[in-house]
Amino acid sequence: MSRYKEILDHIARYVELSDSEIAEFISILKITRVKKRQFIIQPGFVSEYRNYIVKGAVRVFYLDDVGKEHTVSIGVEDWFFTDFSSYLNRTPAKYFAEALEDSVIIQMKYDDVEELCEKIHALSQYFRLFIEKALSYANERVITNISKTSEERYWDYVNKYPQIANRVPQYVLASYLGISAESISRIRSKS
Amino acid sequence: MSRYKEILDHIARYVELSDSEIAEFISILKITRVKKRQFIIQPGFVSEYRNYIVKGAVRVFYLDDVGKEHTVSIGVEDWFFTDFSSYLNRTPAKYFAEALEDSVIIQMKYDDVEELCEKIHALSQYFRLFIEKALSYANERVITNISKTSEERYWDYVNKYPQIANRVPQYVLASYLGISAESISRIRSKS
DNA sequence: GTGTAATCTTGATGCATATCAAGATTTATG
DNA sequence: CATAAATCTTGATATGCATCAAGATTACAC
Repeated sequence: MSRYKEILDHIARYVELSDSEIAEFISILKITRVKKRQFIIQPGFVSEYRNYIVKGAVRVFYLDDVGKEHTVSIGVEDWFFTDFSSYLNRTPAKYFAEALEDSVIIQMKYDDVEELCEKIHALSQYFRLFIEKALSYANERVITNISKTSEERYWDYVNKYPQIANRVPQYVLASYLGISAESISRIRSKS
Repeated sequence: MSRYKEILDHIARYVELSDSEIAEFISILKITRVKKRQFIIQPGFVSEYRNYIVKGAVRVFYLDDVGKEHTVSIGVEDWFFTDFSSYLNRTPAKYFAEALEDSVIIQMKYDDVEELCEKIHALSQYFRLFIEKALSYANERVITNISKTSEERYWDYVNKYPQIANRVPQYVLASYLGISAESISRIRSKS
């Protein structure tokens, strides 16, 4: 069974591709299945792919020098993830990407994406439009992190993404929000 | 005197535009001069433009409910700024953009940019490539904010952007880094 | 199902950094 | 250059949240 439908539907929300463009695009895609707890990106290795989540959940995280995890992103269906800096500059990754569930992802290589974006205007547009949104989210997150208390950040997230909050372990959410796992537990017990 | 050279040079670092494309692009640009402390974006008004800084420095900041400022971005020459969420969705801005120096900016309207990106493949590519970088920076910043101490964040910034650190008031840098102005002062006095 | 690993909880303690306050210094302006 | 405005400094105090520790659940594998 093909799993391209999801990503093609996603693209169709932004731009229209012709049948031949779709065929070309599909030709650069690679479907990969990963088991829960499996790493898709690891520090030291170049993050070769832009990864689209068809099914499942993946988190990208950074392991600091004292061994603490800091979650960069939590992605579920229809999200892209990669170590962007590694992917764009072909330098060794600094982050891990770990499957939080058994997942199906679609992978596309940097060179293939760039080549196709050169060729297919609509595809370039798709990535641009999607990434502009992602940037807008990233900005919001920065502000939330520096302007709100732990408790506010926690409840804001739970209200905004209730399905995700239920789906991922609490310590992952904690490390995404920049709160200790213990504090999250205390925040929850208050309500 | 024309101030288009800067932005055209910037674009040329990413893609190549033909003379007619350049002409078309220039036709949607508007040069604006702003005085120090002047607001370019204000909450409640839609941020109509994508703004490119030709000369000067601009910060985007959020004023929270207790009257504290939180700086979203500090931009100097060759940076874009806007309230992205407002600009993309044509909703009232939540942020201020304030000139930190007398500045020259180039403004382009959302509709004009989108229309031209539809038409000119290379221009769409330019924005995509540039924004991918911005997203990668934004991710780094999130991680830095949640994984490092105030002191580390301060010195990291000063080492990474020494010119900017010298150019903007310390309380702006403080609110960008999520540190109180007093703490920044103490951090500096230690060295 | 039983055992082991993963995750979450609860309490005690400490510290980094915010806040408040007030003065010093630097920068702008007529 | 004089005055005001803006910015930065320094000290005293308070507190939110991390950290450490250890036990309680829940999930998972054989």
